[in-house]
Amino acid sequence: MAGSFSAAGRKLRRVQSAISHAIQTLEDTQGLQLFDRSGRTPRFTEAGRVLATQARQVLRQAEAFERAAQSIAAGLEPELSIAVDSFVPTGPVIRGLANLQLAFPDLTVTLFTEGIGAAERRVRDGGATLGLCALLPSTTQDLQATALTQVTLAPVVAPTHPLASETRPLTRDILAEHVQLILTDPLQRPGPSFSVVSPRVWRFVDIASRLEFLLAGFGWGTMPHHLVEAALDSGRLVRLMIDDPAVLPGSIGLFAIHDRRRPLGIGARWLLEELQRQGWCAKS
Amino acid sequence: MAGSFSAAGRKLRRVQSAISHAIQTLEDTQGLQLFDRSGRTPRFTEAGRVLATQARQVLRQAEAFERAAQSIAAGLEPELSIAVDSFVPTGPVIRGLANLQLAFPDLTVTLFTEGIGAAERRVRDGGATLGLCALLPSTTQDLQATALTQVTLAPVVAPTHPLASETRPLTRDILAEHVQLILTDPLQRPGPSFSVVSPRVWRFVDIASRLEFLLAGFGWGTMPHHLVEAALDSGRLVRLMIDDPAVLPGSIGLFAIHDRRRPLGIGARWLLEELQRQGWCAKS
DNA sequence: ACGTTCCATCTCCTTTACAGATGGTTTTCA
DNA sequence: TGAAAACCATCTGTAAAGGAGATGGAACGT
Repeated sequence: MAGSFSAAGRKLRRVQSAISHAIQTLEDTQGLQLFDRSGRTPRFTEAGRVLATQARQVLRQAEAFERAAQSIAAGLEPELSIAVDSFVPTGPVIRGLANLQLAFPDLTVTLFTEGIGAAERRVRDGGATLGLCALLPSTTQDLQATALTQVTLAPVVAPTHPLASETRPLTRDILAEHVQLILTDPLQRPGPSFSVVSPRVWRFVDIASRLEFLLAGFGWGTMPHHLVEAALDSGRLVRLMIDDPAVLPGSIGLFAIHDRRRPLGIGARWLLEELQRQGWCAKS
Repeated sequence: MAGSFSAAGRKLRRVQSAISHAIQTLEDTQGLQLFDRSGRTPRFTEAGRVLATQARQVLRQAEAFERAAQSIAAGLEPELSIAVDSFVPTGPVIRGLANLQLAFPDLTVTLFTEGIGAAERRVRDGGATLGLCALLPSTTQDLQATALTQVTLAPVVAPTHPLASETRPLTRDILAEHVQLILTDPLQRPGPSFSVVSPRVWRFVDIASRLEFLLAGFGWGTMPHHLVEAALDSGRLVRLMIDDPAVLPGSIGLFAIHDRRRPLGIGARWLLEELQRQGWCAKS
């Protein structure tokens, strides 16, 4: 590394005997020859070379610990836990988190991605600091919400489904004749949900499996546009033309929420601004 | 962790004051409150909880260091470096290495995968302990070779190539009319190589790019059968029927080689047996 | 109310880490 | 070839750190 024990001592501001002695005790405790001392200047043995890189790994970890401690002491929140509802576009979130790690490499980030409604619940019960979700009309006072973007919704159905070849204008009554596939909060009491039109609904927690059922033609439902764009382009799904916003809203707001009683830390505020900077122009 | 400082002390066979003092000095040096001492028993602060997991990471690394040192002290070679020629089937190698890591988790393994001839060269100059390669007839005394399997060779050509529609029996003379794509050792003097038939050869170091050129119909060449099986099945390549083994050998032996002067370590011997246990029945 | 369990703090002792000095060996250079 | 320089091992003494043990006060359970 430094070429000689003496040079190492100069580098570390220690006398040569300290280096020599430290290495000897290390060799003794591990029962290994780490240096070949036959020459003028000690040379790594193979074991020494391999273990030195291992030791450097330990040091790197220890330094990471110190940096994290210093960052926390300097005011950074120790941990930032984020809950994301599953239909939030992942692209901007991933980019935002990547930039967050660049800006705060010592910040421990925890991420929950779960079904609909879970993000809000986690923020409410303190399990997560920041939530990214669509806001149901249950807005209460203890949650602070910041608008991020609008997700355009597309009512879709498989081309094999009767609704795809329906010629009449799609009124609420016609839609009600068919099974509607909806997202549901598993913990919420199954009651009259938002924008539920059909009396016969199939409930899904996972948006991906709902998409599977839509593709298979089991019913109709509204999907975030960015998730079905490819399927629409390739014809595996067709869009239902519903003009009446009273039946189905054309878009839904995406918000970052957090508990008002617990002010956001430095990292959380930075991420919030970063997420607003992100272009949320859909795509993945 | 243990519920209280006293309990932690009992677990670590230390008196309670030692624990208490150690944690206090840690808190002082980092300038952080790690425990909330307001209650009867100290409770982690958020910073303490996060930093504790970080500290456990450091400990895991340190334990890995100790285990590696002990393994070496017990006789395991400090490092096992393996050089593999690029056309050796990767499947059995990957399986063998995975099992090696299970059997010897503390063994540092280094892998080189390079063009033809590189494995033998690395073993020769000491850069690698073990080499997996086909043996050219340059077998010398200082290399010990262990047979692993035979790789069947398939002379192939793109279906668009004139040779694909050749009706005459494929003699050496007919083959010689076309460009032959061969693998070559970049450091070897370009001389009369093994099983080179055509006077016009295109030389490749990388077997993957040679396959590209074969698929594009630039010439003919012999490929390991397992690498072109899919292309043959789908008709993107056709096999040339050459019966004369004097023109082209039907298969080539695959060997593990090492330097006789440096006896193999425990891990290397284990891997060698493991590789012989592997079914080398091609596929990937 | 009393015993138990917990923590913080103090003192004392052992171990460890390091500095400084010494002697021996190899390399370098005149 | 011979002196200077650089290197290492080893010894001794000292400062710092780590841990043991004792003590006192607070919280908890019975």
